[in-house]
Amino acid sequence: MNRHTHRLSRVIHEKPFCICQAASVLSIFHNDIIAYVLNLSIVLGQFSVIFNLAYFKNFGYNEIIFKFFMLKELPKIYNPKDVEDSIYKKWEESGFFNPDNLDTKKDAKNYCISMPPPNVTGVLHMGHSAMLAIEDILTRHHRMKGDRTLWLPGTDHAAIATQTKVEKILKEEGINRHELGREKFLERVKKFAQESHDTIEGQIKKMGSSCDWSREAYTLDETRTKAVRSVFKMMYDDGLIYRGDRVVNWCPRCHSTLADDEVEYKEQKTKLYWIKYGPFVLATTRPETKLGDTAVAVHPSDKRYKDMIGKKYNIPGVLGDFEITVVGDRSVDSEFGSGAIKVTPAHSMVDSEIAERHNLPARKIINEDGKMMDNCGKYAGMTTKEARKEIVKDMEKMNLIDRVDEKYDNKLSICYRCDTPIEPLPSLQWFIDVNKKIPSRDNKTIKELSVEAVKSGVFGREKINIYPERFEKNYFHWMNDLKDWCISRQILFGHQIPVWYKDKEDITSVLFLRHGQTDWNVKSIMQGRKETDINETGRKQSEEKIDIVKEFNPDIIISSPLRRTLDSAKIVANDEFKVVTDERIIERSYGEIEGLHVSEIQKKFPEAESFTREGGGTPYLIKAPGVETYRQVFDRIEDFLKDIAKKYKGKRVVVMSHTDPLDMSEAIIEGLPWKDAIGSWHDNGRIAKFLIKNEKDELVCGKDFNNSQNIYVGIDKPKGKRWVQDTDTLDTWFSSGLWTFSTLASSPEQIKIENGKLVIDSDDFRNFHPTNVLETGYDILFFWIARMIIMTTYAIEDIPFQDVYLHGLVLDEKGKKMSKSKGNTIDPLEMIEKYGTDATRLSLVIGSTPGNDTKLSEEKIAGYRNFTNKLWNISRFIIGSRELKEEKLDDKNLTLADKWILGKMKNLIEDIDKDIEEYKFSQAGEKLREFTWNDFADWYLETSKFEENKQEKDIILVMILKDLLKLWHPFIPFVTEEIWGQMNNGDLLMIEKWPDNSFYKDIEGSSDNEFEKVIDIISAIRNARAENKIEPAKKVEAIIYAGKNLDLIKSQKILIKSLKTGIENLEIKKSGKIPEQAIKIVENGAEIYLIGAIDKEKEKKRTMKEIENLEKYIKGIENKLKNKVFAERAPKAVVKTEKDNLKNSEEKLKELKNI
RNA sequence: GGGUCUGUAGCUCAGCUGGUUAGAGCGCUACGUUGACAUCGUAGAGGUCAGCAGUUCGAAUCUGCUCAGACCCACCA
Repeated sequence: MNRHTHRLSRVIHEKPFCICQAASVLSIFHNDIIAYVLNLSIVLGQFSVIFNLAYFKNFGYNEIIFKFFMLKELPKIYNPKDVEDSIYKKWEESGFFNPDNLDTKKDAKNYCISMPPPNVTGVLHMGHSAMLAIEDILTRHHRMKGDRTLWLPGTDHAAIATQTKVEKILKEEGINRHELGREKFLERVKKFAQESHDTIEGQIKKMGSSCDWSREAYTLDETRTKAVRSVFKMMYDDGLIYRGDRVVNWCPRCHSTLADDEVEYKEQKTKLYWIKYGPFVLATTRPETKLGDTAVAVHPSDKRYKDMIGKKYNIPGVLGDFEITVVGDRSVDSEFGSGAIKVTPAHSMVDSEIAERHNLPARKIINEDGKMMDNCGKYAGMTTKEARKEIVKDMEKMNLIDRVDEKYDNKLSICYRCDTPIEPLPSLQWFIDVNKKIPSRDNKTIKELSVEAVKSGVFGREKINIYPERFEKNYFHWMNDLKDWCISRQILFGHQIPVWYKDKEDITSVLFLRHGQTDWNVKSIMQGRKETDINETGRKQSEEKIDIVKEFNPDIIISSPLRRTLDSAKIVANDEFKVVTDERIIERSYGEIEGLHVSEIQKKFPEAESFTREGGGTPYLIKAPGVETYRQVFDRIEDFLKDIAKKYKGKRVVVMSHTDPLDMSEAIIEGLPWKDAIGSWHDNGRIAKFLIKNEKDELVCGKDFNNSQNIYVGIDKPKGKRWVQDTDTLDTWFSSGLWTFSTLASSPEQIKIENGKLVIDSDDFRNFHPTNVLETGYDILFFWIARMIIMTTYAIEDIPFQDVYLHGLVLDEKGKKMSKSKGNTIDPLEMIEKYGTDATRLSLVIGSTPGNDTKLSEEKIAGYRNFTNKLWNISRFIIGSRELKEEKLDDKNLTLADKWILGKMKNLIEDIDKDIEEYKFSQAGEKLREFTWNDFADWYLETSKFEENKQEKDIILVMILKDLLKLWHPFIPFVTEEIWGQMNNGDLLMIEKWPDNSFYKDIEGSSDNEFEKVIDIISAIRNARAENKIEPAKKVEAIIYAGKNLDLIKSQKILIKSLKTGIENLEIKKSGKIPEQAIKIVENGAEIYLIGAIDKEKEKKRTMKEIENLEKYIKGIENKLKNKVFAERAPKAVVKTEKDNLKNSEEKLKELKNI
């Protein structure tokens, strides 16, 4: 190519018209060749070729002119929008995000960061951007340093958050999740998660993140699932995971448990009720929980109540008297309120702990919907809020309220996802025991392991460092207070708990269902054995049960022989299951009442007996002429159930029947007298298990699922039929706790359990784990970082990362949290669009310190946009006016300014390296900015316009620019890469080697440089001109009496004259006569006189002020030096510098006064 | 109640283990478009380092207290 270029350029030079004519006549030139010739012609200044080519090839002149400027110069203003996407594409296509493709040395260090996986719930915010910017800086820096560098990206399924989001979307569409059914709903969630993931991935790329997409992970993918299940199994086998019926934080809206730290508190004013409570008066904010009280607790040493401890009292309540025990418990504060508290073990965390200590019974009164349960009489079915209102009303009537504090400060616990008030209630859940000693881990608890990892180090690793260090204290605090971690969630989206249940062999499971509605039902007409058909609604009701039946997977469906039940049974069977009939589950016989409206019964048969439940509702017919009694129904149902328990031993049966028989089956299931079960049937399907005891042949209802089931915990579904997986899912932090190591496996096969320890059998794991640094916001220190340490130290007996770097939160300009509802969000994408990614990154990195919140404003981003443009123009100047050559520098021809900038550069490289290593990104950024703008652009670049050693200047300018681009690259990857490309450097800047400062070190005289003095002198002259209002355009004459700096100043004559000092004639002498009518400046021992155009008054004022300042300063030093103790005790170096300062100042003062 | 942090120029913040005439950016004021850049240049004004006391030859920096603010944890019966 070179040879051709050479020849072509000669032809263009010598015979330009030949080229043009060849082009016109033969038309053989390919467009590419035209462009090439054009380019060459421009460089050679052969404009005739350009214009002729344009003519012959029908290029418009505009296009030619455009091309001309494009080729010769870069655009005046850097436009990030035009280049960022294509640069990212170039990086990505290069493959160098993947460490396997990097040309690293064999003994290169490994460096790895796991990206904190953003939730797949929506879009990127500034917090993510800050995280990505910082991690990208670290990644790019290490990559350029030659490390085998991996930044591993991924996303988090964020169970509750994602499900909540999809529910919201569905709600807007008017769909209910329960209508949709489990499978279809999950499909929707997955679709949403996928879309959301794609959006987020695009946004991560927009930020310029150089992460390795080929290794991307998802907390819910196959490989991560294997890890989750393996660790669950290990923990279960080690007895760390247990299932317990305990009071948990329950969100009635999410219908799920929450971990302790997922509960948030909201300040609110509430009423505090002082209620009369037998012999006590005590305060409560929740009077409705009185229905669940079983005790009163007082402090054991409280004199007022001491004698009452252990006694039982009858307390009057809205549903009649009830009995409580008085217990003494240290948790009670006798100073607060009346010093006595009511204990509701089922609906308060603290109370349940008290109850546990004193073995108190619990009475559950609030259900999973946050509503009062059936045992609450007339309050049943009300929400807690409604019930509170009613109960308070009733208590007032009964004179049970002593007084009410109207505006009591209270903190309401709410769900961190949906702000719904939390309802503590007892529930069967899975927990991780944090205080159990693990024999295979040196008998340590996971708590102890996690504390040790940060305190002193574990498994032969150094301690984990948290930056800023103060968060280590918070960490220990939290870890020491940690309670058992509830890991099961009642939501659909997430890792289903890897536990399978199977009924024991002699168990029969029965699913009870009621037929669909008929018209008679709607009209409240007594409907017994008379054949009627289900209506449209009835059909739908049955169709909704298809999924339930399918999941239950029955061996047979037994239906009452009536048409309405049989039809319903056929619908739910959905052609998949066999349907048979059985006379014993037929509806009650209503005899003469059949076909009557409910209200007509009493009229026609006054002797009829009916029964109404407490709290009201429809009366139930007990006895009437010719009507089958409940007792009779009970008996035939019991007979039926005994029969199928025998006949279908170990099988599953669906029973399709009617209200009254189902009520009786409820009585049998619950072991209640028949009367108590009347009206108890809720038409939502109910599963019961029956066991025939061999010796007595008794029908036993299996309410206790645990004893009736086999349990299996493992990775995969166990072999054999009938195993049903736990429908609960795991807390999302369980899977994210495994993030650092689970992401280093590329397939499920690489994850194994060996000797009670998790093994990741992959090169990535061996190379990159523990990861080097975990970088994230301090707000998830406990949520996530602590859990990663817990899970990793336990599962693989190692630490997840060596360092933790915590950044602050990104707040708005007023210091408020950004939130959509407040409308104060700054959208990163919008800022990128407007100011470019680089500017956005800088605004997040510079001016923020680790662990401290940062205020961000659009102006700040615009400010850094100005900087990227400045860098662009610096480069534009060098590229456009200098020969881009890399040659050896001849030290002999270097000016003072050259050596000065080279010395500065040497220090800069050292500083930046160190700052990044120490996570001082802001400091590094500021130093770079300072050097680039002030030293390099404002001073050095200016000298290059006037100093005459062009050869050396070219070399230095290009060299420094290149190294500067490298230093800047981790911070502002796009603009640096673009400039790098414009300089015709072959490879990507991204993989260039990090600058080596040994070159700069070798330049003699680059340190201890006196150029600063020249800067001072020039600034002083400019200052004097400005102060004296000398117009910039006006030239002045100047004389400098340089004294001992004669040589220095003489050598810098050209700069002193040229750098915006407006000096026409400059005379430099050692000393001389003071000129008339001149401004006098004293700087660095030199006297400078500007002749002509003086405002005497102003000049005098200026001098006086300077003298004044100086005298003050001198006096200060003198006092200090006079002090004997100072001279004695201060280090010699300090004393010496003070003495030097004094001497210099005194000299200057003398000169100033000498006018 | 327990804990952590912050208070430095009008604004946003640097200032590490005590030694600077206390810095930067933005903003402000004045002047300026000579070919890299007005997304720019030159120059300037602006601070009792929250307050008080102590340690020290010397404190923005270390200690104690006070005031103001932020956040985290626990509890609020």
